[in-house]
Amino acid sequence: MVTQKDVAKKAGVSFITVSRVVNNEGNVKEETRIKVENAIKELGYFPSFSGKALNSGKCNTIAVSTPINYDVNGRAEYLMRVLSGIDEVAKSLQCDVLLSNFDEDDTTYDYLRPFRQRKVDGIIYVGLKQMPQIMLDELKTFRFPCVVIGDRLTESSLSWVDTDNFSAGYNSTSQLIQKGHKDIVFFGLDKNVFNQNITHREQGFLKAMKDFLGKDESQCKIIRASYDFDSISKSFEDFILECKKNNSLPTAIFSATDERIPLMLRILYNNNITVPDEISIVGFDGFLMNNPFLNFQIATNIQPLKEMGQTAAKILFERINNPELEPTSKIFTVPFFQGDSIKTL
Amino acid sequence: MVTQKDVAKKAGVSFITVSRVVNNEGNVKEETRIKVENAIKELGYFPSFSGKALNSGKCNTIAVSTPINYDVNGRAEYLMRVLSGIDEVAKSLQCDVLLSNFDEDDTTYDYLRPFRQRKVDGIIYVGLKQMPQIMLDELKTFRFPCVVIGDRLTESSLSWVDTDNFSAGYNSTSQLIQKGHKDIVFFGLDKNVFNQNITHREQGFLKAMKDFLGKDESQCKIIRASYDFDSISKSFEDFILECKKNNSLPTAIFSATDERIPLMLRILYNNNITVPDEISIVGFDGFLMNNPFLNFQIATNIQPLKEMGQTAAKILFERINNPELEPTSKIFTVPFFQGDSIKTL
DNA sequence: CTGAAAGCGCTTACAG
DNA sequence: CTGAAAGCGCTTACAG
Repeated sequence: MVTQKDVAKKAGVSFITVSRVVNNEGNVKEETRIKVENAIKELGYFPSFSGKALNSGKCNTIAVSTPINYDVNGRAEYLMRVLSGIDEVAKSLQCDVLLSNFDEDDTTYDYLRPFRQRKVDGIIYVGLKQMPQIMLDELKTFRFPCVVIGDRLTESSLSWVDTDNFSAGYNSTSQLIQKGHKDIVFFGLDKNVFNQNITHREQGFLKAMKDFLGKDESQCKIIRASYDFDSISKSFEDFILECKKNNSLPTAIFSATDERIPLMLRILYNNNITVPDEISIVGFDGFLMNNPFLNFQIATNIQPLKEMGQTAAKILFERINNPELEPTSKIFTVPFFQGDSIKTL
Repeated sequence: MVTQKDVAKKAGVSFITVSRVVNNEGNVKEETRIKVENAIKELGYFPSFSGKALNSGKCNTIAVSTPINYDVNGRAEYLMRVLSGIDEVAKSLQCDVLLSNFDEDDTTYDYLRPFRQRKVDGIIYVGLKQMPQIMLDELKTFRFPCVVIGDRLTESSLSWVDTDNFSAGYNSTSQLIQKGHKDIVFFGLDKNVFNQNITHREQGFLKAMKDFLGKDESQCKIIRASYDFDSISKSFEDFILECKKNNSLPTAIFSATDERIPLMLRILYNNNITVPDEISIVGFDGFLMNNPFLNFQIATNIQPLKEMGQTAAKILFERINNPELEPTSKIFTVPFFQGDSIKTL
């Protein structure tokens, strides 16, 4: 490996001067600089990162720590979009990204390990559920540079970036109501699979139903399913069958996530129910945009994932460069996308 | 930051003994070991990576270097699956993965930068097209530890992992022929968008047509399109229209990639052509498996992406641990998946 | 079984 | 404008 010493020898200067040239420090005679630069080129010298990291305490790398499985389609897509935003900012600051994946069910996993090892200057956590309390406490106590994406932390002692799920839920529902819909069903998550974001969407839905239609929670129909195919399929099929039996099909369905809409469409199709003529649909996430299998666009709420990644990275780097900085947070508005799946009644 | 010195002080030993305990070196009195371990726990000591890296020359990190855009769906999926295999192996060896993305059109980009900086011990390159010759030359000359995925290099001086596209193309075509198909069209790539893998699939197709049906290249129908929506759409639509005019619909189509099949299905549907009754379809990649929008499975060739990632990582780590090792390569068989999209004539 | 010395590649004061 | 010294956190011989 070529070191500053080798370059120094070749250029006939001390290695300190080489360091000066490499770091563009100035205070180097033009002639000397050229000599050194030539030696660097000839020898193909590249500054070693660990030497520098050791005495600067900075490693110009951040970790994206996530339990999101690379193999699962919808999830991986979420991660990749966030990552593309993070990567863009990191690159602009000449930083690298360590992608650190772990099994959420592994309770012994140390989320902060890469930081503890000083392999990274800070961490962006992209989770499905909340980080364990013990980690949150530690982050807080030791003021580790960390930004959480997609999980609004109640503690103001940590930085996070999230979307305004409540308003988006409220807004989507009022859009439906404005178009004449009154009989709207929310397709939410099973009570035992807690997800704060989806809960907020549901709360937004309920609030709009109350505000605009005067309906209490007890008067609102909510169906529920877990994340898996079978659960979604069973839950929605049962619901549709019941509706047909009672001749009580709602005019619109607000699905808590886009992920389950393909299945819903299949079930509706099998039951000869047309979208949006007989039933309108609104989703959430923006994962079905321009899907080649659809010849119309599903109305949805498009999460600004790339922007969230960018912002999280910016917050993190500011914090890294200024350890005194207090934690900050940012809530993103989720733009509503009209699509072709809502009928005006 | 807590260092070995701090631990040593607390435990009343020298920092060298601490190093011994941390690295499980043995030659430490049980009593001393316990004292040190307690001090480590109390202080929350974690070995710093850069100190270790500096004198071992190893950093326990590998880079996955790729021009694949995180935002583009089919591509990102390919990357993620490969990555999941790489990650699994890296994790088992207590290594981290640096995900290094770059713009393929940026000719000044230095693919090997993370390695030159000694930020990683080696690189796995996951590309769309071949690495620039200048990089290949450099890898060869300096014997950098690097494994290329998805690009069969002619130079035996580099390690790579690839799939046997020719055999898979040959095999798929013969499956069609065995089922009674004679009039088979290959939907390949525009001549100006060279992609070695897809070319091999096409060559496999041609060979099977020759071997089993005695058809020369000139007697085989091949349609072509680029990667983009418009090109695929126009090319396939024109073809179908022409077939209808001449009443010459083939009995089967072999699409070079699964990525374009959704569009093909849409166009066939619009033209009232049913799959597989009127036309059979075979794809390539395995990206449409269990797609919620399809109520049948498309026959395809499933690239073993995860396994490829695993193997690439294994090859890389072996090479890192033994620099004398000669480059190796592995060609994966692409299993054929029957699906429901082929009619027996 | 334990510790003092030297060094990995680099930078940060300090001296000249 | 340039260099000798000290040190970042660690490990690898070597001595005892």
